[in-house]
Amino acid sequence: MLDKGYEPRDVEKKWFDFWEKENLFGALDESPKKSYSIVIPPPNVTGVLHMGHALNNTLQDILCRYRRLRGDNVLWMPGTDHAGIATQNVVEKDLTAKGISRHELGREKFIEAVWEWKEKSGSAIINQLKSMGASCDFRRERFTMDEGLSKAVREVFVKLYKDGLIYRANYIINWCPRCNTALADLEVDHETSDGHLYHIKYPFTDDSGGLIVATTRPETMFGDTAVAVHPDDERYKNLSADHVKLPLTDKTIPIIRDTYVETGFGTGALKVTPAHDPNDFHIGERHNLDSVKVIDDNGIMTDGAGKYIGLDRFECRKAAVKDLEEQGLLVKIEPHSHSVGHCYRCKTVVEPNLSKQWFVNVKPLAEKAIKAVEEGTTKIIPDHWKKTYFEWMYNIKDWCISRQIWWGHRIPVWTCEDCSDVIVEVETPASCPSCSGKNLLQETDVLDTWFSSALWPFSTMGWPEETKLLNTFYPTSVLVTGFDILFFWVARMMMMGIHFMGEVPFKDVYIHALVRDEHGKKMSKSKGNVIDPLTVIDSHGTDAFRFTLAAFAAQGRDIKLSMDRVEGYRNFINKLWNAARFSFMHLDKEMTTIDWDHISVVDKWILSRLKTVSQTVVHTLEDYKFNETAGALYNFVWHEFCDWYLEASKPALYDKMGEKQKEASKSVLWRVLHDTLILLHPFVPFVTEEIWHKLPGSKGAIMQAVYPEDNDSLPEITVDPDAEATMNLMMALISAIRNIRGEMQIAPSAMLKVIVQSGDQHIREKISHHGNLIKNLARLDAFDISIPGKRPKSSATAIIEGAQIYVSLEGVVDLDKERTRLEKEIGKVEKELTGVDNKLNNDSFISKAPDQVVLKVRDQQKGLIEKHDKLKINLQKIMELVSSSDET
RNA sequence: GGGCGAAUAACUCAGCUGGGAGAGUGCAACCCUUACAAGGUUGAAGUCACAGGUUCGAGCCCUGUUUCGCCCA
Repeated sequence: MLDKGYEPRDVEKKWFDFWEKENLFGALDESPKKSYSIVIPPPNVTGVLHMGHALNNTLQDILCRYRRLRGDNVLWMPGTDHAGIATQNVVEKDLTAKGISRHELGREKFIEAVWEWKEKSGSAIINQLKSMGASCDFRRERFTMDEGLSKAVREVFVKLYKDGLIYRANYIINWCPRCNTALADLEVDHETSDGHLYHIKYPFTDDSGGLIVATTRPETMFGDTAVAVHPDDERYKNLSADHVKLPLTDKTIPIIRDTYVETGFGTGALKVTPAHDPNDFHIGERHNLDSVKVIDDNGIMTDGAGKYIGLDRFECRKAAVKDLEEQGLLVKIEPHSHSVGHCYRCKTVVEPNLSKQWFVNVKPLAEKAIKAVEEGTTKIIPDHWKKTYFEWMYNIKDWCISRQIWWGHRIPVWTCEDCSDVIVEVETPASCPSCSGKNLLQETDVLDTWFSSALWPFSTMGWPEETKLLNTFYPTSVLVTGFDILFFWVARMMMMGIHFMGEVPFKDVYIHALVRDEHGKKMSKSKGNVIDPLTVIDSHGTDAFRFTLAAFAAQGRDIKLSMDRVEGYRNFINKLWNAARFSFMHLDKEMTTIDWDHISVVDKWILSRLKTVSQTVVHTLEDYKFNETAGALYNFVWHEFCDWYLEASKPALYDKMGEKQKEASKSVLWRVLHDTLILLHPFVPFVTEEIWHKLPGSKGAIMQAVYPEDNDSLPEITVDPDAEATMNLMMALISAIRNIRGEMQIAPSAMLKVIVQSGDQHIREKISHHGNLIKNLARLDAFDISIPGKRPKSSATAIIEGAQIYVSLEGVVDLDKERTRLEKEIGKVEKELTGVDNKLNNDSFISKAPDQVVLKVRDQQKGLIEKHDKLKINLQKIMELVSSSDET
């Protein structure tokens, strides 16, 4: 006998250890079975499990477990990425706490320290995935800094370089003065902030006036090498001056004309700082302007800023503004809200900076990646994300891949100190191929972490070796991820996969929602609204949590997670548990055959419903409609299996219907529980595994079971419309009686007497055949079915399709209540009837609506009129009784 | 500024190619009925954001408006 309530804690660890020990997550390098593969979106090695991971991995796990049950050879490849900047920051912080700086330690020692940190703390997130029940092939776990993956990175770099798709250039890039590295455009978060627009006068060289420029960043003025106006701007068309003095310096700079200038912004005169603004940089290129760097890599003013040297860039802004004001050159300051770039890792304000960096020319790669999605070789689901993908791909800019940090893949480029030759090779060269010199200096920069993540679908499978694994599992079946890394990762994997493997990296990309708090706010530490998945697991169990996530995962909608819902699904797990507990009171052996001759209509009905839900699971899951699958299973288990089937089959199971029917019902119960567990397993792996092992006759782990739809060794179940129709009639009848009981406030313990009348012989036969079912579920001590005739004197009535129900009220209830109840019912019917009548009185509806629709509405009308008339008669009878009882 | 999405019961959300508004939670009433009070039975509750339009018929399609969220610049 199972415990009264389900206790996840006792169960979860046991089964996870068992699965791993038995290697049930293991993929075969080669197999005659169909291949199914997913590569995990590698979490940062510094990461801890958050809601996004929980959702992402639950969905992947559902797919993988489902495909295993369908008999596929499944590879779910786990791993982490080395998160260059983030990890370096974490380790650097540790060191700072000990009073050591990274630079004191030196590059090699520092990298050793990072590896040490990784060995110690880097597996945290993988262990947390295990607590989610993730069935990854953990023996194959990969890390982007692994030897094999690093080799892949070098191969790719060298190949792209030799293909002319990687180049080095002096270019304006985003620089984080805190992390001390370049960032890709994507790694900059733009936030709108309230700043100021400073109007500054740049005097003409002859002091005959000047140009007023408007800027949000006065501290960059020392790097100005021109002032630009629009060539068509009437205000400046007839300027005699061609130079202005640069305030606070002794420089003069030219006035240039460029159509980039927005005449409506500020004064229409733009200070041009090519070294510290991307747009100005391009203007500078067009006009051959000098670029003067006035802010260094730490955000400190350089000697280019004259006396402001050594000031922090924001301090310098204050100082410069003050000085301008004193000199009467500050015309005005306006409040101005504008977008400011921040480092996505540390939130420091990014400094656009001129710098020599490595870039990937992505346009040629993007073209093929666009085509693959256009042609449907890779499908993006839900479909509307395609637009976003295309939008970005069509406007793609070159990708800055070099980072001035230490933790990462060092760029495989060497310079010969003797002959200045540049060597780009996979293997570290021993000497210069041109001059045989031994003095080779390796490039100090490392590559963007996303550069290695872009190779993930094939580098994890052993590329550049031609492995069996690649052969079996590439391209992968689906990528499951959030939209926040659509550009960072998905798009780049597409480009690299196509370029290096000649095939797309995945057939489907399923983009899921973001998990938010119950008010729809993004969870963040600073808001303090973070729900820790481990807390949820701890309080309600992994299965309940997983089921909640799946039930919420409607396509194209964010998930607002509330603990109330998790609690609801925890109750669902408990319900399942207790249904099993009840079943095991009656099941003592495996029952793989069904005695079709002795099963009841209830048995037939539940088998039919089982077949339907099983098909629904297949269809919805294969369309990634996780919420629909979860909903269908929930409804089946709770409202069909538990509410109706188990209740209805009790008499048979408690041996009140004879031995044959008892055995037949037991076999159906066994089968339904058996199949239901399998259907549920991908969603709630732990509880189903636990129950499975207690199910008489079950073999091995449920993980290894055969899916109901594929199991030839069990009798075939089909949808049975007759059984469903009969049960629908029974359920309607029983519900109608229960409704009377409820509304009339008759105690559940009171046994009722009921008479049903029907003019339809089939209905009479059906009802009379299942009298015991009705008596049992509606709690009746007397039940009779007859043709319409004399109605019982004092009774409450209900009308269902094809039959009238009379519940004897003698000694049970007062008639006033019944009168109110009937009046309410009549009101409802009349309202519906008006709607239907209006339609049918409309000529254009009759002539233009499809025949079947008109027919349906006519049927409705007929039914409603019948119901209405009967209710009216019943009401009249009650009124008579009321008045007669008043008299006495 | 450009783009995407959302608005349906008190709350959180489903709702398919247009054809009788649904679920879960919460609420109310009655119940410890031999799996489950983490339960059972029953019930109340919606101007489908607003305004137009198309249609015999609109939560759904079209146009506009409002509010909110997100992405990109």
